[in-house]
Amino acid sequence: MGIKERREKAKENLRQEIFDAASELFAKEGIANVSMRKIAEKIEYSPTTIYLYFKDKTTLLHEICEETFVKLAYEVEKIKETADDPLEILRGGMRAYIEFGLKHPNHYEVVFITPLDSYIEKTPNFEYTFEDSTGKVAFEKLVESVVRCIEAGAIKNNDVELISQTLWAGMHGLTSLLIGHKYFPFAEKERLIESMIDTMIKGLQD
Amino acid sequence: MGIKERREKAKENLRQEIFDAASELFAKEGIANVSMRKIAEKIEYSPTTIYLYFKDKTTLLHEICEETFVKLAYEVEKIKETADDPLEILRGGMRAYIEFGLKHPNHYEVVFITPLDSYIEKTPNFEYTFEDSTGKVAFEKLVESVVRCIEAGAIKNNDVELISQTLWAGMHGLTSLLIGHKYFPFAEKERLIESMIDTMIKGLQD
DNA sequence: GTTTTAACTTAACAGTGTTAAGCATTTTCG
DNA sequence: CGAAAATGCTTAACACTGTTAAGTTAAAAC
Repeated sequence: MGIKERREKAKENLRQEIFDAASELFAKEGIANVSMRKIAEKIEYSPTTIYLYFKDKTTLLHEICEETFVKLAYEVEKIKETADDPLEILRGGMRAYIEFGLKHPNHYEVVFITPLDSYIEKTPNFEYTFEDSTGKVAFEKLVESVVRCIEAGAIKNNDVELISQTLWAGMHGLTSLLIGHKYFPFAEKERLIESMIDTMIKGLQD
Repeated sequence: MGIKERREKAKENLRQEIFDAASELFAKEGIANVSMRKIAEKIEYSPTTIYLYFKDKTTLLHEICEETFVKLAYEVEKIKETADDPLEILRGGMRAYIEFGLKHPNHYEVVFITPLDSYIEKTPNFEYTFEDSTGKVAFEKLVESVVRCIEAGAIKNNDVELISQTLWAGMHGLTSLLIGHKYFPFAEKERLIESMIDTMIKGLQD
């Protein structure tokens, strides 16, 4: 049945249109300046139409962010080819993470800065879980890098999860501060990134 | 003129009433569940009355947070008396910071997690600046501790601001992740705090 | 050609922060 | 004392927000 397919495709088209419009608006204006009505206006449909394709605003935003975070996972993966030294790869991955966050501040904000918990508690059927998110894929690549470093004896043989989470917290701390507190008199960005990576890596060596 | 004084006192009383009501509501329910109308209901005045005493919601919330952060500065200061070793004092200060954030998650969220920049850009006359906030006092105590460590040769003699900001980012990263992502399968809290502090301190040694 | 279904819209609900205008009550001053 | 001014608070409204229930229109199915 070709007709049914075409109709489904048309439906997918509108879904994609909504997605793209929201994505662009969101990347440009940030979460605070994106409303369902604005998205609707952009695609010239009524606001309620969006709900025929996306469960709610939060879900739509997270779907948009998922798409972006695929790139992070890709970029972290790509680092592996640039060096042989596992420690250098870990360094590169950390740098890629931080720079990714600074490059996509709005996406980073939604995924990692905005506390999800309050939303989860309110909407029991929220389908988003970290367990099957792209964020987890990226995180697993970090864990992998850590494992390689331990195997090579480059960092201390401690609890892998603990080390990975500590590294993540360090990276996230710098990224989120630089995104959210632009008016704080920070030291130069490049030096801060360098300092954070160096400090953490050195701190994890025997 | 005793009459004028009494009237000013009465006015201060209502201001304090509003402040206390908002403070309690905010600490209990979090920023997402505090509205001007809810505060008004609690003190049994009309919502607009609040605006006679506070410029807007953001200002009110920041004033509340300021009060709380005085305690952080105090607690970090107190650490100095518990040890002689400057490195131990720095450690204690870092621990105090993280635990303070976990103890007052809503306050921490408003001050450090929620990006202020978008608000600042929208309201040009926003009187809050980090420069004269209690947050800065607390931060300066961290810087002080770092200076002491450098003087004692306990950590490397590098740019103090850079080191302090790196430390802050590390502390903030862990604190904000633990506050905002309770559903992430983190390692045990105590171990994570220990790991973060140890890693950073060790990373800053020669 | 009638019925069913799909796609979309209109209207509305319940809430948000915030402001302008109005109403008493109290204080000030002629 | 009585008119004028100022204080303290409220009512009503604006301009938004996310979201849902009900209604409309057009295409597909039988």
